[in-house]
Amino acid sequence: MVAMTQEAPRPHLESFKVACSSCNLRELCLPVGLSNDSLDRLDNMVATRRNVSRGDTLFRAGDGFQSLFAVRTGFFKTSVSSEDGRDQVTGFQMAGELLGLDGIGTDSHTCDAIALEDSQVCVIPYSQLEDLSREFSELQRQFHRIMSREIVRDHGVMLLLGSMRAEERLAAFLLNLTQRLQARGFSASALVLRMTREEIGSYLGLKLETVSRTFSKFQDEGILEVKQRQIRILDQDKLHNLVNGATC
Amino acid sequence: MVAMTQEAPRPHLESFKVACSSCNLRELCLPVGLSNDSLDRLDNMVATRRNVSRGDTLFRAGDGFQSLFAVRTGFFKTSVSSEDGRDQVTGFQMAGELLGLDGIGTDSHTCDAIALEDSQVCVIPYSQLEDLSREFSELQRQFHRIMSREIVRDHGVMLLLGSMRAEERLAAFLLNLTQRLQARGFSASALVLRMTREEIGSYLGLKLETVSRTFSKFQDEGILEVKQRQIRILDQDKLHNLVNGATC
DNA sequence: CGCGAGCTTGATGCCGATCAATGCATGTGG
DNA sequence: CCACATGCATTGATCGGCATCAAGCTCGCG
Repeated sequence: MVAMTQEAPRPHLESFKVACSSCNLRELCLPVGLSNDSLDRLDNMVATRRNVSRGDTLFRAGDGFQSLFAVRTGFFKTSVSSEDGRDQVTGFQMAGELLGLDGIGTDSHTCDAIALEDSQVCVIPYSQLEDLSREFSELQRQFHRIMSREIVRDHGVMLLLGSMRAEERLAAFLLNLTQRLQARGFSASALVLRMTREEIGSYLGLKLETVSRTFSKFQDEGILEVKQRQIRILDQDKLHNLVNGATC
Repeated sequence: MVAMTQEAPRPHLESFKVACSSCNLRELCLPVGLSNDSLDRLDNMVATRRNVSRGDTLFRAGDGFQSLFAVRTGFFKTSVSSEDGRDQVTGFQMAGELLGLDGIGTDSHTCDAIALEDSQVCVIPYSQLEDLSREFSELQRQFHRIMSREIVRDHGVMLLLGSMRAEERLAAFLLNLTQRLQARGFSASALVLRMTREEIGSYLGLKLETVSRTFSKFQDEGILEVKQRQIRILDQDKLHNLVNGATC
């Protein structure tokens, strides 16, 4: 796949149906490693898609849980909030990533999922997924992997929030984003942020002003070129050094 | 079950075998909600136990993943570390809680699990758990619930690390601990910490001095009685107010 | 008894929060 | 098409919470 910069959001029609087996995300999404047989069954299960406009919520904390959602196109954030109103962005999800795993434990969602651009998700009815993954061990295994990796990802965020300084947090965030974009065929050095400074700050445990200042600092140091939400990475090594050899 | 304060750690013999079906943790652990039939099969699967002395590691980041572990007695911490040596405690696990879920995603563990007191764990061979949970949907469901709840718990920690101040973090930590101890029949107001100030600090994203100062502050304010690791909660309401109505 | 790990407490400094003003891009209605 | 509103981003000045550095203290244990 040729590297390209991110496209502008496009509206998607419900009727424009794409089977998992022919979806260009099948190597990133739930179908990874499935045989043709189980892939066919998955195709039948994932029968409906849902369009979510920019700013709309896919689900909200407290909503009943029935389905998982796989991002087909677009971009989401998830956030939890405390009783006194503070909220924390817990993740950003792009094409091929799963939303809704939080709902399994209590049969109701515990976070909000909001589209940051016009998006389309595949609806995966959870009870059917349970049934199917009892039948196909590959599917079971892949599903467990996805949940486990989500736990590992969360641990990484905890490390970031618990022990990194502002510059390191932002560097780690940018590297993580570009890595995931690259896996989807986008450029490793140019990206368009789909979220505000405030949302980045919430995710990283920083205030929006600090995020903005840190972007400016990175620009002054020749690490980035920052034009609003257009980011170009000029010196990836320096970014890496910030995250790791942070003692220097 | 009568409320009691926590007992001192005791050594456990490998041979002292307890079946899941007659384990006093079955209402907190993997067997929750299982029928007799599947419970019997689980008993066969969880054939071995393992003693882990205080300070020893149950598994380490990078170790190959084969089994999950259920804490039978004792107390553990898990921690991840970044390449430059900083590490972050990601959780504390007590009786009935599962360890090792992080290993499923990549077939190797991504964190260290260390016993904070002499402990015993039940070894749950993962491939057998997969097989069995394809057979028994209740087991499958319970396992998925446990993973999902771990994700939700992690989100809660992210909220704590991202947006709470030191006092709120420590209050939330204490309330969470007592709640879990209470579910195991211990007192809701008296507890013995099994971890150092430094480990608490690592978990909460604070330095040990800050943890210590905050304990002292709570004591001055009549919220706690603190004698080294012996904690008595004198005013639970004030603790709750710290976590929630944090604006005051 | 004396050692050492862990805990407490104090003095000081820094990073990021807060408050505030301005700039910039997009969109809308007159 | 301009004037204005609005949402988001940038930048500066100041403040405060927690980290850092440093010194004793406590308690369990060889």
